[in-house]
Amino acid sequence: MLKFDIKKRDGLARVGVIHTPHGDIETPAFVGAATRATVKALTMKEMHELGSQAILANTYHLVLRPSPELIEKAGGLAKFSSWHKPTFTDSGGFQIFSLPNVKISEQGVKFKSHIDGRNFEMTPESSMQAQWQIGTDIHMAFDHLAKSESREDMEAAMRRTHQWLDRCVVEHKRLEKKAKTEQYLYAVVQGGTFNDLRAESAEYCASKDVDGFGIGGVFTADGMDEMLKTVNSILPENKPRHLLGMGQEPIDLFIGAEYGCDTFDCVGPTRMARNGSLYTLDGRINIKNAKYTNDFTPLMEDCDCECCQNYTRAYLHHLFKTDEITAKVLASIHNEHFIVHTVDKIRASLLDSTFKNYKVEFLSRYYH
RNA sequence: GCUGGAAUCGUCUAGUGGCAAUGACAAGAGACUGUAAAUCUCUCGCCUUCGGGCUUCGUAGGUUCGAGUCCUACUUCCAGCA
Repeated sequence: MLKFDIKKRDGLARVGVIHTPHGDIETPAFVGAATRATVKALTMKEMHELGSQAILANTYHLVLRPSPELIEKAGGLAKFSSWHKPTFTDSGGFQIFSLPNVKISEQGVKFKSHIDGRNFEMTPESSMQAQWQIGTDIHMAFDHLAKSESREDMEAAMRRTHQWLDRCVVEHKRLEKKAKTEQYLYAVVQGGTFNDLRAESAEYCASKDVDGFGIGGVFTADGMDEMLKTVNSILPENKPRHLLGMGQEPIDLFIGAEYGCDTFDCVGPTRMARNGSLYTLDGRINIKNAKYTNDFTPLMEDCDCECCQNYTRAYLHHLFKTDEITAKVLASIHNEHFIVHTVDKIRASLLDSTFKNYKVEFLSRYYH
């Protein structure tokens, strides 16, 4: 069983430590999105230095390339990628369901590789097997994503996710018995925007022998707080909860932490960075805008990342306008640092009971 | 000096009688949430009450209902020959 210690509680919010074979994660924490076993534009050393505690890779992408077998041969994701800290994998469900022409059945999902059209099939069992081979510390159950936001589709997706969860648990246990390493399984809560479905899903997941929970299919919207309140009031307190895919907008992190989520992952920070949209305490700015041509101030005051400590907005603007690779590197360092540290500060503020103030202060300035 | 060829939006470029005029780049702005995303979208002669109006394809004339496109002269550039 994955060890999770809670140090402090404040309503549904909690500060804790997830103990994994590759080290501890102080929570709440932002987990970097390393979809293809790399955080785009960044080296693992840079990720480490900017303060990242964990990364999340994607089973779908790694099944296509280079294959779970190869990563297993390399000694697992941590060794393969030289990230010697905790690792997560997403099951691949989310990606597969976003592909065209997927054939979904009780058994699993048939799809074509977006790279070369090869036929693949992924089932709850094969996702578990792949994640064990990839060798991450924490695996997500293979879930089913609704094809629309309608109640009918959401409910169908949730039921399928629950059926598949049972199979994921069985397969996980089977693989666990013959494994040399310890790896853990999170169930995934579905239910869309319907709180009764969310409650049902949370209850179902809570009843299973899993190590933690992913909360999937969440979008920023009014009602996210209510939804999380519903779900996290039901999920057992002593197991960690991961809010899947959320973290591009700081408000999501505040709400997520406030209502009991422990970890987050999101492609937003690095994608925004590559596209020139950079976080500051006063909101995101587009560094490519002409007004930064002569701005010789740091991207953000009071930021101790490598980018802000050494370079100006004018320089970043120049790197982006000339399409230099370094533009994306420095921007990614900053954005990833910004989000990681925002969550770090949320954790610190929960510990010293200043969360409410920090939240109001941060959000009122950020969203001016 | 002679003989050819060429001059089109910031740049390169399409266009051989119906054209505010092609494409790319540049420029300006926007989007992005479990990454088919170093991607995508919009604007890009001037004005507009969004119907349209006005002025444009080296310069000046001409032919034609109509000219970026045809003719003449001039200017500049390129190539070849002197």
